[in-house]
Amino acid sequence: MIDIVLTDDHPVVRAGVRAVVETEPDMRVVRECATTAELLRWVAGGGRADVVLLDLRFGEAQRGGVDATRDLVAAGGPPVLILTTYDTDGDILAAVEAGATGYLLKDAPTDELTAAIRAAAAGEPALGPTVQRRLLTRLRRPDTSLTRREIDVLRLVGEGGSNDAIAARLSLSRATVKSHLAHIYNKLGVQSRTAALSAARQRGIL
Amino acid sequence: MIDIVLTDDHPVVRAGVRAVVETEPDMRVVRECATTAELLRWVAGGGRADVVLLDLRFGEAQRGGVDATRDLVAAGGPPVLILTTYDTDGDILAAVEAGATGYLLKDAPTDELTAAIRAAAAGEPALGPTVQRRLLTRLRRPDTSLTRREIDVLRLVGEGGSNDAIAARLSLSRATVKSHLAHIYNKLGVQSRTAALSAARQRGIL
DNA sequence: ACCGCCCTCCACCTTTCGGCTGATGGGGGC
DNA sequence: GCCCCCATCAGCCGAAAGGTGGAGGGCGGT
Repeated sequence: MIDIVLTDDHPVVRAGVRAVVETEPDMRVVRECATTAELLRWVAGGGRADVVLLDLRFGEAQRGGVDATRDLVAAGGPPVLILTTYDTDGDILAAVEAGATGYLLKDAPTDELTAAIRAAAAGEPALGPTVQRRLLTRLRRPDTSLTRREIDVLRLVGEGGSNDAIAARLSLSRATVKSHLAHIYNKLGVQSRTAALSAARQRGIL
Repeated sequence: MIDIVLTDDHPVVRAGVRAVVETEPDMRVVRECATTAELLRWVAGGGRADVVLLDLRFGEAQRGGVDATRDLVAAGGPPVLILTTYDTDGDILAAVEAGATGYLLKDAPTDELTAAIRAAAAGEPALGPTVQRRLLTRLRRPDTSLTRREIDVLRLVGEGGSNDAIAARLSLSRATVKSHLAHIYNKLGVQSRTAALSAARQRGIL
């Protein structure tokens, strides 16, 4: 019997996963949590399970699921299977780097979900088809990656800052900001800040 | 008995809503659809229901739910209750303008969902609390709204186009594009195209 | 008929941005 | 030890964008 902890801030999704799981004879939901804090408390309090089903974003908290995953893995908890609607490169990579065993999108058919749960419970990786495709295309084009500093700059560009403003915010000279931007333009194959933003968003950076 | 048609591309969400609905004695799901096309075919083929539960976005199609709502309302179909994860001004307004009877977020508790279904089935408006708050704040600040043309321009700015490129794409003179942008900056209280993009995204335009 | 809003366009000027060609120092790999 | 990448900075130039101050036509409301 596979014991599952279900953590999602959407009651409807929790009910859905529970309904799907209950049609399988070899798995059951032993606990539902609406927040990552509740999940972590439950685990810390001695809760045991074979797999944690976890959403990535909770309300306004964009990285709640990633942080919780890191905590669970660090504490030697059960394998984590991410179940979310977001399929950008950044989300997927962040989850995998945090130690997630699997990554599934909410639009996956139910048999894919149960298969992923069985795989995750056995400690095997369980990546949805869409997720696998994204990872592969990223591997085929590794030059898209920006350095930490470049991402810092690009993020501030996305908030509407001028080169001067960005320089001030990062305690740099304007020349350095321009230099970073020039590198960004080169890597993304564009020639303006707005085009860079567009390209970066399209590729899941930011 | 309230007959419900359930339209969502997420199998898990469909299972969840079905599970919630089946705990209520006075309502039932008479049909599940994974796409708006399937829903429209079913209705055109004589399918009858008291309320349509509809997601807004289907896969890559951003406005699938809005278009379907328009079609259903135009055809005199059953009231439409939007059930979605997206809570930006633009999404909500588009749905309401298309004729949706209600708008609920997927993170709503289950009793809110059943209450909204009953209201929608009776033809009464059914807006979730978060949605109501958004509409009120928008009413308090109506000056945030951009004209059609301004949104056209801003969208192309978001794709990284220069003023010249935008002018060419919209068959305008560069002066007109600059004029639209000047108005946009004024309305949003910014002074650069990237800052305008940032502000527009934050307020759910685009 | 008038007013207001939207869309279109023009000219002039200042600021900013992007392209180019550099330079320096630190860290990691071979 | 050497080389490459990253991060930092500089100056110069042309192009683009933003600010100002207009103008005219269309359309809807009062």
